[in-house]
Amino acid sequence: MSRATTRDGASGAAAQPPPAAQAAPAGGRMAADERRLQIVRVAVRLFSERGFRGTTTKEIAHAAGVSEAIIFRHFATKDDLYAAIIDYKACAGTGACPFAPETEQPPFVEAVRRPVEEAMRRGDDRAVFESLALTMMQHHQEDPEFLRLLMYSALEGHQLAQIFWDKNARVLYDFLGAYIRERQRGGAFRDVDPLVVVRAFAGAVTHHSLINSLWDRDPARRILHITNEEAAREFTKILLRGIVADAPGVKPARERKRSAPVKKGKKK
Amino acid sequence: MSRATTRDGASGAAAQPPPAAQAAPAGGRMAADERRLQIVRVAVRLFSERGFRGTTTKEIAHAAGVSEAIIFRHFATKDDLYAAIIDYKACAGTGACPFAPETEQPPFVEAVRRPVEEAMRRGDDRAVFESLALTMMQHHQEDPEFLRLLMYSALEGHQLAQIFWDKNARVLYDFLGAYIRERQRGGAFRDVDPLVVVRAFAGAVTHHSLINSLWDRDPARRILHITNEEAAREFTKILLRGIVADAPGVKPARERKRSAPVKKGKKK
DNA sequence: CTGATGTAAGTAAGTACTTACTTTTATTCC
DNA sequence: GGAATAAAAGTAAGTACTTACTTACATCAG
Repeated sequence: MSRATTRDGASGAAAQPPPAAQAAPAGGRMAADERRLQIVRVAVRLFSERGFRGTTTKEIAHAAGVSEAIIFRHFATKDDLYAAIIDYKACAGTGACPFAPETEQPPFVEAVRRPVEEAMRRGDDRAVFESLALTMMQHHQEDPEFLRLLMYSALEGHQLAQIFWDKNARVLYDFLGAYIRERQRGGAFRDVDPLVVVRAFAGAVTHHSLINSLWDRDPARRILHITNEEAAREFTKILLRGIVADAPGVKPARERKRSAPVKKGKKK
Repeated sequence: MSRATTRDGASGAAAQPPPAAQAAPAGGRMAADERRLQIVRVAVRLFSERGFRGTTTKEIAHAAGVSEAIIFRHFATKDDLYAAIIDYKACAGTGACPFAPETEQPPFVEAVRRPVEEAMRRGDDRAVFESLALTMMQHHQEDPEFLRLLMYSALEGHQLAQIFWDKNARVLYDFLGAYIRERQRGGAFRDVDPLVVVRAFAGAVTHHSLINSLWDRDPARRILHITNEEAAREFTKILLRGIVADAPGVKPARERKRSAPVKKGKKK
């Protein structure tokens, strides 16, 4: 394993030892910024896999293809590294990031925002919710680190959780809630607390992702086989029927008499 | 002699040293079963707070008011202790438990099941979903360890997660899904995949609990101030409107133009 | 040369788990 | 009843290893 000692003494020849087959090719010497960024990326992966407490600096160093001391040259403590991850995940792709090139994907809420705002402008409710759901689920699927990191940090009580929450969730509630409120004012949606609607919808979507990435990982054993597109469509259909205003003159559908007998014996 | 401990000289007198003021009153000597159970309870609390990896056997021992060696007398390894917790949480209250008196609350799905089945028998859809939601949320609120333990075990990849999943989630999907399917056959619900409905509803409810117990803990800062009862009622209202069959002869309510001001006296 | 990038080899404080021993308690035999 | 006894509940003080973090020293680019 590439192990370090490797005696470079073995002739200065470029014969690079295979670089540990890590995600990080790491090869040789790097500029500080590069190395720093690489370490952050590796750490994100490991923290998301095993949590902050569950990941050792040794593992991070090994996965990055450097010695442990390098980690501590770039980050004074393990907590510092975690803090750097916050910055990284919170600002990557926004251009405002001290490191992290723009090729990185934008943070959660920004990724979600664009298609949804476009649909809002058109007043297309179905598209608003469907694209929101779809973008969220795709994001979760493509970047499973995100959900795991989020859950770990919440459980471990790291402030990362709070920052994520304020930067992502609150923003979502604000701007989707505002849209719903507006549609209510326009008479399109019935009178429900918009925040309850957001919670119900975002809950269904997020929970779906969470289940697929944490519990029901094996697609073969999955309770619910469904593509992201189908899920987005169905969740949206249910929600929209659930919140559109009743057509004038038509009574609300609830409280119907149960014509259909529900036989009690049934399964068990 | 290591006797170290001192106090032998103190004659048989009961002069108990203050018992370390732990959550566990623990006081003095216990029968093996008692002690075992107490350790499990303490460990559940600590594991749910800091995860399996994040909790040391020393901490568990200290919190239980005994020395570390006692832990290892009752459980060969830390993993064994985790396994005991599985049994404990999976069977407490069912009577089938090797330890754990019946005073313990029943596991998740059993707690949820009773009121819901009763409502199913009456064919009262609203009560089915509302009591399901309410029971789930109350369970989450009263036993916050449950959710945390569940999340930690899923993230840490412990088999506890799989067992929980099979014993609770799958059962819920089966029996609520069956109910929905039956109501569809009776013409009460429209044609949606029942499992999608379960996921949407359970997702909204679970996510709500998860947020309240992990992120939005401070009620003052909470995005959504709402009692469990209100949440259950609102989620149910949205879902039911979303899945009831259209009244014959009435066109589906979706795709409406927004004209009607929504004021029709809201039901409630 | 100089300063940044790198490393091997520490250290002190944990970590899960053991060992060797003491104290309590329930049972037995008188 | 009450001593004798065996089993079980308890402990202090280890062991072997890992952890986050350091130190002293080498190497390379500009």
